[in-house]
Amino acid sequence: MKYEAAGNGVKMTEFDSFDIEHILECGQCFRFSKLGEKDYKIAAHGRVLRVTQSGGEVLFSPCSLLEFEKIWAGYFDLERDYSEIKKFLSKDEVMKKAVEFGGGIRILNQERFECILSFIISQNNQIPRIKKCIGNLCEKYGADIGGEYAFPDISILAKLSEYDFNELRVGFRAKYLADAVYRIQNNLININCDDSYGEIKRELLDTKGIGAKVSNCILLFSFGKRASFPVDVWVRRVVEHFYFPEGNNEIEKWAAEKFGEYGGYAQQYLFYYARSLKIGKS
DNA sequence: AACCAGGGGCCGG
DNA sequence: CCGGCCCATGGT
Repeated sequence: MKYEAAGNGVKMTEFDSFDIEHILECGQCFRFSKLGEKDYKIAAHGRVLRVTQSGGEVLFSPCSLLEFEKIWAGYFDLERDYSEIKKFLSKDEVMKKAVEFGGGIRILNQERFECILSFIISQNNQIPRIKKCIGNLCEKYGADIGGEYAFPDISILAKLSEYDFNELRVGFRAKYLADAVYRIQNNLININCDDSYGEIKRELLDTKGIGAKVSNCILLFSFGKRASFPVDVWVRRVVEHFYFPEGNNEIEKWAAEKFGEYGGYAQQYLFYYARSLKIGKS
Protein backbone atom coordinates (compact mmCIF):
# COMPACT_ATOMS: atom_id res chain seq x y z
CA MET A 1 0.00 0.00 0.00
CA LYS A 2 1.12 3.53 -0.80
CA TYR A 3 -0.28 6.87 0.24
CA GLU A 4 0.52 10.49 -0.42
CA ALA A 5 -0.91 13.94 0.15
CA ALA A 6 -3.33 15.00 -2.58
CA GLY A 7 -5.16 18.32 -2.41
CA ASN A 8 -6.78 18.61 1.01
CA GLY A 9 -6.65 14.86 1.51
CA VAL A 10 -4.63 11.68 1.24
CA LYS A 11 -4.63 9.39 -1.77
CA MET A 12 -4.11 5.67 -1.24
CA THR A 13 -2.93 3.37 -4.05
CA GLU A 14 -1.55 -0.15 -4.51
CA PHE A 15 -3.70 -1.47 -1.72
CA ASP A 16 -5.24 -4.88 -1.14
CA SER A 17 -8.65 -5.81 0.27
CA PHE A 18 -10.26 -2.40 0.54
CA ASP A 19 -13.67 -1.52 -0.84
CA ILE A 20 -15.39 1.33 0.98
CA GLU A 21 -18.81 0.02 -0.03
CA HIS A 22 -18.09 -3.45 1.38
CA ILE A 23 -16.61 -1.95 4.53
CA LEU A 24 -19.58 0.28 5.31
CA GLU A 25 -22.43 -1.88 4.08
CA CYS A 26 -21.45 -5.05 5.94
CA GLY A 27 -23.29 -4.06 9.10
CA GLN A 28 -20.45 -3.06 11.40
CA CYS A 29 -20.90 0.71 11.42
CA PHE A 30 -23.82 3.14 11.43
CA ARG A 31 -22.39 6.66 11.21
CA PHE A 32 -22.04 7.08 7.47
CA SER A 33 -24.03 8.22 4.47
CA LYS A 34 -23.69 7.41 0.81
CA LEU A 35 -22.92 10.33 -1.50
CA GLY A 36 -22.49 8.34 -4.70
CA GLU A 37 -20.96 5.21 -6.15
CA LYS A 38 -18.21 4.16 -3.68
CA ASP A 39 -18.32 7.68 -2.31
CA TYR A 40 -19.19 7.99 1.39
CA LYS A 41 -19.16 10.44 4.27
CA ILE A 42 -18.18 8.99 7.63
CA ALA A 43 -18.40 10.54 11.10
CA ALA A 44 -15.86 9.14 13.58
CA HIS A 45 -13.22 10.36 16.01
CA GLY A 46 -14.99 13.72 16.21
CA ARG A 47 -14.40 14.32 12.53
CA VAL A 48 -16.12 14.00 9.20
CA LEU A 49 -14.21 12.10 6.53
CA ARG A 50 -15.16 11.67 2.92
CA VAL A 51 -13.92 8.47 1.27
CA THR A 52 -14.07 8.33 -2.51
CA GLN A 53 -12.91 5.21 -4.30
CA SER A 54 -12.44 4.66 -8.02
CA GLY A 55 -10.01 3.00 -10.38
CA GLY A 56 -7.54 1.64 -7.85
CA GLU A 57 -7.42 4.87 -5.87
CA VAL A 58 -9.01 5.90 -2.61
CA LEU A 59 -9.15 9.54 -1.59
CA PHE A 60 -9.60 10.40 2.08
CA SER A 61 -10.56 14.04 2.66
CA PRO A 62 -10.18 16.40 4.38
CA CYS A 63 -7.19 14.67 5.91
CA SER A 64 -3.52 15.43 6.54
CA LEU A 65 -0.80 12.80 6.27
CA LEU A 66 -0.38 12.92 10.03
CA GLU A 67 -4.11 12.45 10.61
CA PHE A 68 -4.16 9.56 8.17
CA GLU A 69 -1.34 7.81 10.01
CA LYS A 70 -2.51 8.59 13.54
CA ILE A 71 -6.23 8.02 13.15
CA TRP A 72 -7.56 6.60 9.92
CA ALA A 73 -4.97 3.90 9.19
CA GLY A 74 -5.89 2.30 12.49
CA TYR A 75 -9.58 2.92 12.10
CA PHE A 76 -9.65 1.22 8.69
CA ASP A 77 -7.43 -1.65 9.90
CA LEU A 78 -4.91 -0.85 7.16
CA GLU A 79 -1.94 -2.40 8.98
CA ARG A 80 -3.49 -5.84 8.75
CA ASP A 81 -2.78 -8.29 5.96
CA TYR A 82 -6.11 -9.75 4.87
CA SER A 83 -4.66 -12.24 2.38
CA GLU A 84 -3.80 -14.70 5.19
CA ILE A 85 -7.33 -14.45 6.59
CA LYS A 86 -8.94 -14.95 3.20
CA LYS A 87 -6.68 -17.86 2.35
CA PHE A 88 -7.60 -19.65 5.57
CA LEU A 89 -11.35 -19.04 5.22
CA SER A 90 -11.43 -19.91 1.51
CA LYS A 91 -10.50 -23.53 2.25
CA ASP A 92 -14.24 -23.88 2.82
CA GLU A 93 -16.28 -23.73 -0.40
CA VAL A 94 -19.09 -21.60 1.00
CA MET A 95 -16.66 -19.21 2.64
CA LYS A 96 -14.74 -18.98 -0.62
CA LYS A 97 -17.87 -17.57 -2.26
CA ALA A 98 -18.54 -15.20 0.62
CA VAL A 99 -14.94 -13.95 0.62
CA GLU A 100 -15.06 -13.37 -3.13
CA PHE A 101 -18.31 -11.44 -2.78
CA GLY A 102 -17.10 -9.21 0.05
CA GLY A 103 -13.42 -9.15 -0.84
CA GLY A 104 -13.03 -5.50 0.12
CA ILE A 105 -14.29 -5.87 3.68
CA ARG A 106 -12.10 -4.67 6.52
CA ILE A 107 -13.16 -4.70 10.15
CA LEU A 108 -13.11 -1.15 11.46
CA ASN A 109 -11.53 -0.41 14.81
CA GLN A 110 -14.30 1.69 16.28
CA GLU A 111 -14.47 3.85 19.39
CA ARG A 112 -15.67 1.86 22.36
CA PHE A 113 -18.15 4.19 24.01
CA GLU A 114 -19.92 4.86 20.73
CA CYS A 115 -19.83 1.19 19.79
CA ILE A 116 -21.41 0.03 23.04
CA LEU A 117 -24.30 2.50 22.86
CA SER A 118 -24.78 1.93 19.14
CA PHE A 119 -25.11 -1.81 19.47
CA ILE A 120 -27.51 -1.51 22.41
CA ILE A 121 -29.65 0.59 20.06
CA SER A 122 -29.18 -2.06 17.36
CA GLN A 123 -30.86 -4.80 19.37
CA ASN A 124 -34.17 -5.91 17.88
CA ASN A 125 -33.82 -3.18 15.30
CA GLN A 126 -33.11 -2.69 11.61
CA ILE A 127 -30.23 -0.77 10.08
CA PRO A 128 -32.11 2.30 8.71
CA ARG A 129 -33.81 2.85 12.03
CA ILE A 130 -30.62 2.24 14.04
CA LYS A 131 -28.95 4.96 11.99
CA LYS A 132 -31.89 7.26 12.65
CA CYS A 133 -31.75 6.73 16.44
CA ILE A 134 -27.97 7.26 16.63
CA GLY A 135 -28.39 10.32 14.42
CA ASN A 136 -30.98 11.71 16.84
CA LEU A 137 -28.57 11.20 19.72
CA CYS A 138 -25.70 12.94 17.91
CA GLU A 139 -27.78 15.86 16.65
CA LYS A 140 -29.14 16.56 20.10
CA TYR A 141 -26.04 16.03 22.25
CA GLY A 142 -23.02 15.88 19.95
CA ALA A 143 -20.64 18.67 18.98
CA ASP A 144 -21.20 20.42 15.66
CA ILE A 145 -18.37 19.33 13.39
CA GLY A 146 -19.36 21.22 10.27
CA GLY A 147 -22.73 20.08 8.96
CA GLU A 148 -22.42 16.87 10.92
CA TYR A 149 -22.48 15.98 14.57
CA ALA A 150 -19.92 14.08 16.58
CA PHE A 151 -20.91 11.20 18.80
CA PRO A 152 -21.57 12.80 22.22
CA ASP A 153 -18.99 12.69 24.97
CA ILE A 154 -19.72 10.49 27.96
CA SER A 155 -19.66 13.55 30.25
CA ILE A 156 -22.71 14.90 28.40
CA LEU A 157 -24.64 11.64 28.31
CA ALA A 158 -23.91 10.87 31.97
CA LYS A 159 -26.24 13.74 32.91
CA LEU A 160 -29.20 12.28 31.04
CA SER A 161 -32.08 10.30 32.48
CA GLU A 162 -33.96 7.38 30.99
CA TYR A 163 -36.62 9.93 30.03
CA ASP A 164 -34.09 11.94 27.99
CA PHE A 165 -33.01 8.84 26.10
CA ASN A 166 -36.63 7.95 25.51
CA GLU A 167 -37.10 11.23 23.63
CA LEU A 168 -34.63 9.95 21.03
CA ARG A 169 -37.29 7.39 19.98
CA VAL A 170 -35.18 4.42 21.03
CA GLY A 171 -38.19 2.78 22.69
CA PHE A 172 -37.58 0.28 25.47
CA ARG A 173 -33.82 0.61 24.97
CA ALA A 174 -33.80 3.96 26.80
CA LYS A 175 -33.26 2.40 30.23
CA TYR A 176 -30.49 0.18 28.84
CA LEU A 177 -28.65 3.20 27.44
CA ALA A 178 -28.90 5.13 30.71
CA ASP A 179 -27.62 2.09 32.62
CA ALA A 180 -24.76 1.45 30.17
CA VAL A 181 -23.53 5.05 30.42
CA TYR A 182 -23.56 4.77 34.22
CA ARG A 183 -21.66 1.49 34.14
CA ILE A 184 -19.02 2.82 31.75
CA GLN A 185 -18.50 5.99 33.74
CA ASN A 186 -18.08 3.99 36.96
CA ASN A 187 -15.70 1.47 35.37
CA LEU A 188 -18.13 -1.40 35.72
CA ILE A 189 -17.43 -1.69 32.00
CA ASN A 190 -13.77 -0.80 31.60
CA ILE A 191 -13.21 0.75 28.19
CA ASN A 192 -9.79 2.18 28.97
CA CYS A 193 -7.64 -0.89 29.27
CA ASP A 194 -7.12 -4.05 27.30
CA ASP A 195 -8.63 -6.76 29.42
CA SER A 196 -9.08 -10.30 28.21
CA TYR A 197 -11.99 -11.42 26.09
CA GLY A 198 -13.52 -13.15 29.09
CA GLU A 199 -13.31 -10.16 31.43
CA ILE A 200 -14.86 -7.70 28.98
CA LYS A 201 -17.49 -10.22 27.95
CA ARG A 202 -18.58 -10.64 31.56
CA GLU A 203 -18.76 -6.89 32.13
CA LEU A 204 -20.85 -6.48 29.00
CA LEU A 205 -23.20 -9.38 29.73
CA ASP A 206 -23.78 -8.04 33.25
CA THR A 207 -25.24 -4.94 31.59
CA LYS A 208 -28.99 -5.01 30.96
CA GLY A 209 -29.73 -4.80 27.25
CA ILE A 210 -26.51 -6.53 26.23
CA GLY A 211 -26.80 -10.21 25.41
CA ALA A 212 -24.74 -12.72 23.44
CA LYS A 213 -25.08 -11.11 20.03
CA VAL A 214 -24.60 -7.48 21.06
CA SER A 215 -21.61 -8.31 23.30
CA ASN A 216 -19.92 -10.15 20.45
CA CYS A 217 -20.41 -7.16 18.15
CA ILE A 218 -18.87 -4.80 20.70
CA LEU A 219 -15.92 -7.13 21.34
CA LEU A 220 -15.33 -7.58 17.63
CA PHE A 221 -15.75 -3.99 16.46
CA SER A 222 -14.19 -1.97 19.26
CA PHE A 223 -12.07 -4.27 21.46
CA GLY A 224 -10.22 -6.00 18.63
CA LYS A 225 -11.43 -9.45 19.72
CA ARG A 226 -11.43 -10.87 16.21
CA ALA A 227 -12.51 -14.37 17.22
CA SER A 228 -15.97 -13.06 18.20
CA PHE A 229 -18.75 -14.43 16.01
CA PRO A 230 -22.01 -12.50 16.50
CA VAL A 231 -25.00 -14.60 15.44
CA ASP A 232 -27.85 -12.46 14.18
CA VAL A 233 -30.80 -13.52 12.10
CA TRP A 234 -28.94 -13.10 8.78
CA VAL A 235 -25.93 -15.11 9.86
CA ARG A 236 -28.19 -17.76 11.34
CA ARG A 237 -30.09 -18.01 8.05
CA VAL A 238 -27.04 -18.25 5.83
CA VAL A 239 -25.22 -20.73 8.09
CA GLU A 240 -28.27 -22.96 8.41
CA HIS A 241 -28.97 -22.70 4.69
CA PHE A 242 -25.50 -23.87 3.67
CA TYR A 243 -24.40 -26.07 6.56
CA PHE A 244 -27.39 -27.13 8.68
CA PRO A 245 -30.63 -27.55 6.71
CA GLU A 246 -32.10 -29.22 9.80
CA GLY A 247 -31.19 -26.24 11.99
CA ASN A 248 -28.51 -25.66 14.61
CA ASN A 249 -28.88 -23.98 17.99
CA GLU A 250 -25.16 -23.74 18.65
CA ILE A 251 -23.89 -21.76 15.69
CA GLU A 252 -21.51 -19.66 17.78
CA LYS A 253 -19.86 -22.81 19.12
CA TRP A 254 -19.68 -24.31 15.63
CA ALA A 255 -18.03 -21.11 14.36
CA ALA A 256 -15.48 -21.12 17.17
CA GLU A 257 -14.40 -24.65 16.22
CA LYS A 258 -14.49 -24.00 12.48
CA PHE A 259 -12.97 -20.51 12.25
CA GLY A 260 -11.09 -20.06 15.54
CA GLU A 261 -9.27 -16.72 15.70
CA TYR A 262 -10.77 -15.77 12.31
CA GLY A 263 -14.38 -15.99 13.51
CA GLY A 264 -15.10 -12.28 13.30
CA TYR A 265 -13.89 -12.00 9.71
CA ALA A 266 -15.92 -15.06 8.76
CA GLN A 267 -19.00 -13.51 10.31
CA GLN A 268 -18.60 -10.27 8.36
CA TYR A 269 -18.11 -12.03 5.03
CA LEU A 270 -21.13 -14.24 5.77
CA PHE A 271 -23.35 -11.35 6.84
CA TYR A 272 -22.58 -9.33 3.72
CA TYR A 273 -23.08 -12.40 1.53
CA ALA A 274 -26.34 -13.32 3.26
CA ARG A 275 -27.82 -9.87 2.76
CA SER A 276 -27.19 -10.14 -0.98
CA LEU A 277 -28.74 -13.60 -1.25
CA LYS A 278 -32.00 -12.84 0.57
CA ILE A 279 -32.27 -16.47 1.59
CA GLY A 280 -34.37 -18.41 4.03
CA LYS A 281 -37.39 -16.15 4.40
CA SER A 282 -39.84 -18.99 3.80
C1' DA B 1 -41.21 -22.46 28.21
C1' DA B 2 -43.56 -19.56 25.16
C1' DC B 3 -44.67 -14.89 24.33
C1' DC B 4 -44.83 -9.90 24.62
C1' DA B 5 -42.86 -5.18 24.99
C1' DG B 6 -42.03 -1.24 21.67
C1' DG B 7 -41.69 1.16 17.10
C1' DG B 8 -40.62 2.46 12.47
C1' DG B 9 -38.94 0.62 8.12
C1' DC B 10 -40.21 -2.68 4.82
C1' DC B 11 -42.57 -6.02 1.96
C1' DG B 12 -46.45 -8.26 -0.11
C1' DG B 13 -51.03 -7.71 -1.41
C1' DC C 1 -51.59 2.43 0.44
C1' DC C 2 -51.99 -0.43 4.37
C1' DG C 3 -51.67 -4.30 7.66
C1' DG C 4 -48.73 -7.54 9.32
C1' DC C 5 -43.91 -8.74 9.86
C1' DC C 6 -39.22 -8.08 11.37
C1' DC C 7 -35.74 -7.90 15.31
C1' DA C 8 -32.22 -9.09 20.45
C1' DT C 9 -33.06 -9.03 24.99
C1' DG C 10 -35.34 -9.14 29.41
C1' DG C 11 -39.20 -9.99 31.90
C1' DT C 12 -43.37 -12.50 32.85
